[in-house]
Amino acid sequence: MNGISLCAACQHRGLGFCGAVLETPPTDPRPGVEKHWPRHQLVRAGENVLARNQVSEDIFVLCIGWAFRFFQLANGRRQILRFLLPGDLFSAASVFEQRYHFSVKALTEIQVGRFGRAGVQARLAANPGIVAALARSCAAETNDADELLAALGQRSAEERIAYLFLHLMKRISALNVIREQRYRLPLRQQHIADAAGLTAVHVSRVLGHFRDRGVVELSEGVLQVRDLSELERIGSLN
Amino acid sequence: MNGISLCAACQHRGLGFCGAVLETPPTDPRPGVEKHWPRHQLVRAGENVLARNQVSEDIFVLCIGWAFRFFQLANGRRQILRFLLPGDLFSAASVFEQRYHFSVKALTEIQVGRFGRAGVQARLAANPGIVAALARSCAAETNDADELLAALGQRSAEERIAYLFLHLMKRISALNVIREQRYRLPLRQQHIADAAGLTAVHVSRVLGHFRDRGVVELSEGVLQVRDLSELERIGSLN
DNA sequence: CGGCAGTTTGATGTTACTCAATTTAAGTGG
DNA sequence: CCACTTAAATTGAGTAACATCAAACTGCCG
Repeated sequence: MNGISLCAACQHRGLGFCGAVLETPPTDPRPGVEKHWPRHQLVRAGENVLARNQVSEDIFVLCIGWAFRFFQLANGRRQILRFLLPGDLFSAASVFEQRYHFSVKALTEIQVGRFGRAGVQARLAANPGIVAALARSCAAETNDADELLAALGQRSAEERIAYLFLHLMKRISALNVIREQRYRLPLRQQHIADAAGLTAVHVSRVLGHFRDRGVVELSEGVLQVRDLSELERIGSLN
Repeated sequence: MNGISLCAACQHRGLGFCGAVLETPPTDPRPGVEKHWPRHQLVRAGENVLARNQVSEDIFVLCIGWAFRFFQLANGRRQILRFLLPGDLFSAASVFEQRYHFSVKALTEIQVGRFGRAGVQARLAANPGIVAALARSCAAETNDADELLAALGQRSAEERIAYLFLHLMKRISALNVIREQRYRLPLRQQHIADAAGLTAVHVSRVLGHFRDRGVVELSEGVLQVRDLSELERIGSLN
């Protein structure tokens, strides 16, 4: 396996088996999968991967790093629709739709895997694992979007931010082993604002309150949870 | 075809062919589909069809009438996540997930078609039409949810309500032939409030402004559009 | 040292919520 | 046809939450 660093992310979600970005494919791949290696692409933090309404023959999977999908509105504001974590499809619907209805921006430096749509569709029938992965992805997207809708529509600034933290903590925990009460969250306050439908100024104030009350603390990309049950009291949907 | 009234809704979206609720199945069904008739169920306006976290072996399709899926929150408020119109699957993910993550309530009297999940899954591989219908459904759900997220997160009360009207007008138009500038919208102001993340009182005020300014008028279940371009100026996402 | 991006803080403004009263419309039973 | 009831919509007054504007502060990097 020399010359190869595996892409654990793409591997474990069922779409296929990913090789490294910059390395050559393995000389001795496992039989049956050697034709399905995606192309990879490196994107720097802050750059756009995809623009709204863009047509692409590829299905995108985030392998390394964080990104988010969003709408840019005419009034200059933007809504972050979903944070993308390693292993996430940009969207389940993209397996069937060639037009992306959202934009995607890299939050950190990221590595993106690109599968040809035709190839994946061809493998769908024969490979129930892919279908299952897609179904999981679709269900997770819908569920998360619905929860965020409820948060934006019905809940206060504190509650939305607490919800957002809990949501991200849960998704991070599903990837890594949980590291006590510290989570790497590569977000600026502006990102929290754009996801929660608030201004960055107000996010700063709420985070200040959380810090003063010993609930959570976010600084230098690390979320430090001081009182989990309080955070859950504030942020859980019911 | 006597004794039978066809269910046009379920028919044209690709999941299968629906018979009537209360009538007997046809004595001479088209070959190859006779085993796929769903069971039907009549639900009165205001009644719940599904509860959050309910497990069901069935996939639900709305055949006649209006419904909505929603979250009931602990603080007594609710968020309407999506209005369901004739022909809509309750959710695309339900084809694979046996647990429903939302509640569904009938807005009018409705007729619901129920397909056994196992049967639909079995037909998936052989019938690309079903897969295509599912993919369309998934894409529409995701897209609509994302648009609503942007509306709730970034836009004013007027803009959200205008957006909601335009969104529903578009979906209604896709079903029926457009009937000039009048749309049947069986909504109370409370439903608009719950979908737009506002209070019913405030919805009443905004609708009053719309009426005074000659934009739109909603009364007795009919939306009368007086100035479409103004409504679009207010409510379109960009 | 200067510049820049991000955060914090204060003062003020606006939007939408809350509470409460009134009006309207649609039954229902006498 | 007329009380009476009930759900929905409207209106007003007061308030809370969040936005906006502007200034100061922090850490980082060239």
